[in-house]
Amino acid sequence: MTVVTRFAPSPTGLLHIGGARTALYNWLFAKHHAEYGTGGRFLLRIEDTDRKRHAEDAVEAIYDGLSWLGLNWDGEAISQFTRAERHAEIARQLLDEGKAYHCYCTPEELNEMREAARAEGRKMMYDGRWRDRDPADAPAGVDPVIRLKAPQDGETIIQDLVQGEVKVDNGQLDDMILLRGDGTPTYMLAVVVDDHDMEVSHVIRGDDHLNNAFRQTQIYRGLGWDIPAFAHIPLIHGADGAKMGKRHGALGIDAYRDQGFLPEAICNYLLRLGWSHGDDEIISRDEAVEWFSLEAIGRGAARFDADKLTNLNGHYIRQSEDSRLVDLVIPLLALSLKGTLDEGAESRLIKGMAGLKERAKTLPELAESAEIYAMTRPLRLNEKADQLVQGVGRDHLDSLRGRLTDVGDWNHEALENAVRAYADSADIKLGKAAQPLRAALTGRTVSPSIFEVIEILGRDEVLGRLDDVLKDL
RNA sequence: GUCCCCUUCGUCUAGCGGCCUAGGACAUCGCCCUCUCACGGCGAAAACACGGGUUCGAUUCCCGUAGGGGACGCCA
Repeated sequence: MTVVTRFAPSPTGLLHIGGARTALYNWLFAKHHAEYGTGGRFLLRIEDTDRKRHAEDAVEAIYDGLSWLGLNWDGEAISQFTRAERHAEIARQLLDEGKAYHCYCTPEELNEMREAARAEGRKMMYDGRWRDRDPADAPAGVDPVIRLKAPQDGETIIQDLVQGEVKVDNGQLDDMILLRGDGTPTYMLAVVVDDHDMEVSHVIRGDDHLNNAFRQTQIYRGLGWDIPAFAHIPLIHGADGAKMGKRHGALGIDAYRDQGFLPEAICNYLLRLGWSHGDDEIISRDEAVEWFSLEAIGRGAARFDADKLTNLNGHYIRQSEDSRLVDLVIPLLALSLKGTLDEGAESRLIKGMAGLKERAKTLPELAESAEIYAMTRPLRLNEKADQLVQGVGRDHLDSLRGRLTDVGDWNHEALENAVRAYADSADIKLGKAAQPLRAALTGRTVSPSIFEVIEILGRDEVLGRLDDVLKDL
């Protein structure tokens, strides 16, 4: 039997971090079974039953976010809204079979029921007043809703692949609305019908849906359909332990992209947030597909930890192809340098990326450090760098300029030897010579190996930058 | 309020009755490497929420308590 999973976001906002993890787990589970089992498919369904809450750009954000993360879905994304007629048909079928009924309650009546329940400290639910009432009593001018005639005794049990066996007293569940007064389906009906029609075998979603699983189970039973396997994964909380709400870093996935995180870092982080494979931390996409299983998902909610994500991001940056990083960094440089990239910038970036990426944890950080290869002369030195080229620093630079001019083979070994020779002759530590050089050539006190920088910058640029500084003083 | 779920270092977690003087990772703090900063290496500090059981033996199983979270819409 082939495994079919689905990611079913509602297009109300953006694809946030929790949704991304849910999508990732669904994708991995399907892929795992496609490659190591008897087949697997990952589907995408937009839950836009309520047109009021449908936003086209939100749908685009979901597509973009999933694509960026590399979570491709099989076939076309399905819009739940387009299936409304099918949903209504099922509701009517249930009605005909006597498993559902018309309810003519007004919103006001429902509100009273809720208030009363609250006052008595009971769970707020519909009292079933139209369940067995004669349809002839129907008031005129009220469009009835269709409610499920849910079982009133016994209990409903679900076997959750993450949470284990979970049961609830049927007395705790009321007769839910299947079809609204205007004939449109509710979420509860739509998910069941769609999951069934799409042949979804495993429903993997946030455990805020755990309670819904009971009600959906009742609908499946009423219809006589097979119930899919459920796997309710714990929610992700903010760093302060509170729910990841709009106020708590529930940023869209695009915000993480803008902050300079790589998709593979985010996926690796999200994978480990709530799932584990022994002590493994760095897990490639292929390993994830091979190892992923529902049993290894933790049951407690996890807090989002930006530090760990950042650390992982640094790892993936170091591992990235230099050319990819150059492509990612150039637009950022164009922005920070206001469009004035030095003409040799790109080729220097390619040569220098290996040394640069070793030191960055995010793309903006990488771009900032890469400025040293893209800036046009004369450089503006920051405060600390400026201090280094004053006084004795300046004297060393003066001498160093001559030493560098004499270097024949312009490569970092030869350059380092020249500077070391100078330091020896001046009886100073290498750092006393290297730091002023770094300051003058990069405008800052931190950079990759200064000899590597000198080599990449090239003789003309180096002597030019040195002269800029020496002339200024 | 009612129902459901959860509970190992600050954080993510390993652990599926004895291998645990509880392991790893991030973060923190030392030291080393060193032209700066990173990387890397070595080391330190840091946890089984509490109380009862079950058992020869509980971090692991059961029951309470406390704490946290979620759900209670003609939203999804």
